[in-house]
Amino acid sequence: MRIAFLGTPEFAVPSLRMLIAEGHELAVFTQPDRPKDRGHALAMPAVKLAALEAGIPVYQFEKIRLPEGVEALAAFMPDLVVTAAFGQLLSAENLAVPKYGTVNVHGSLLPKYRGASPIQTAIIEGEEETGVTTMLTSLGMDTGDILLAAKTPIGENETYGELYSRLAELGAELLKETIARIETGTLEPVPQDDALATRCRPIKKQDAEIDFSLPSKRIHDLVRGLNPAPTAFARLGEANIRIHRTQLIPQQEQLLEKFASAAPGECVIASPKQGLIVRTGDGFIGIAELQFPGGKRLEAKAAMNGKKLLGCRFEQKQEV
RNA sequence: CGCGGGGUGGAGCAGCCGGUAGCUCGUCGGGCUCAUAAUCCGAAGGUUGGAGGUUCGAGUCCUCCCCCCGCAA
Repeated sequence: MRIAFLGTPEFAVPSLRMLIAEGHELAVFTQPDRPKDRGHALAMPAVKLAALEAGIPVYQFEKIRLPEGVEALAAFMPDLVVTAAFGQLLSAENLAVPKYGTVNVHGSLLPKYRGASPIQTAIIEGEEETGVTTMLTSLGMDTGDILLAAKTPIGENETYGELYSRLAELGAELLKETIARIETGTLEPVPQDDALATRCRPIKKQDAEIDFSLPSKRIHDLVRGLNPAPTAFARLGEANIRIHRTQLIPQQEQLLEKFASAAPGECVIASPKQGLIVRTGDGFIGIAELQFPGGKRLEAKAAMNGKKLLGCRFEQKQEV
């Protein structure tokens, strides 16, 4: 098939690679190169790198829904358009181009977690299961009819980054099956049940601040849902301490007895041998990996060699 | 040339107004112990990111370079 692939970050790469391996005739549309990190170097989207590697033509538009983009898409005369974490809205003109329609690969079990951050949000919300869904793209935000879905459990300590990779792979497999069944005409699009739909918004900086007055589990879910990026943090005086990994503590009886009066956010244990343990709303949580301003990420035990945090208390989160 | 922080024994840090480097952990040896992640005694280990400069003398001041980190995007 002639397939136009619209995608941008790593999440879309396994799907693109799959399409390449399947021998489809491809054109890639992705976001423009953007200035990244310090300095001013332009960085190519992951999908562009993968496409160039395979010698596939790449088109980059600020907005593919504008006439220039629509024209370029139409000029390729695709049978099918596939989108995966593209990051741009499509117009009715875009959707009218391919005869088999436009298929999107989404990182959640729709209709749950429509929107920009389905993978992070599923973890942060404490979900024990998630998955990927392929759907027909419509003009709404992830509201199109569902084609296929694949479920997967979320590990207790699984991070956003880990789940992201797994879902990207799972998405590629599901897309493969989806396309095969489109070709054979054995798919029946099922409308989403809007009553069950939930929406997730892009993660904002304030979402990443830890509120130690919450239960330990909620904090743990937030931290792993934001790892490796944008990373949860807590304020200690003027400094923002980034918290990369936390650890739930099974037996808390002794701690409770000893530090019952500690306030949420207080470091009740902070030593090179025992690591860092902080009081939370319903108990205690271990900080396994953290990062001070200007420094690299560190195992908490290593960090405790030079910093004396015992008795220090993380600031109360300021509600905005 | 977007803004800022930092590079000191294996790790994390200290070192004020310049006088050849200190702490915690780890490592190694030994003690205690049924045993130990616990504890005690002792030891090894650093051309202080690199190159110049100022100085009687620089980790500490100046210049340039390299690398790391955060913000912004």
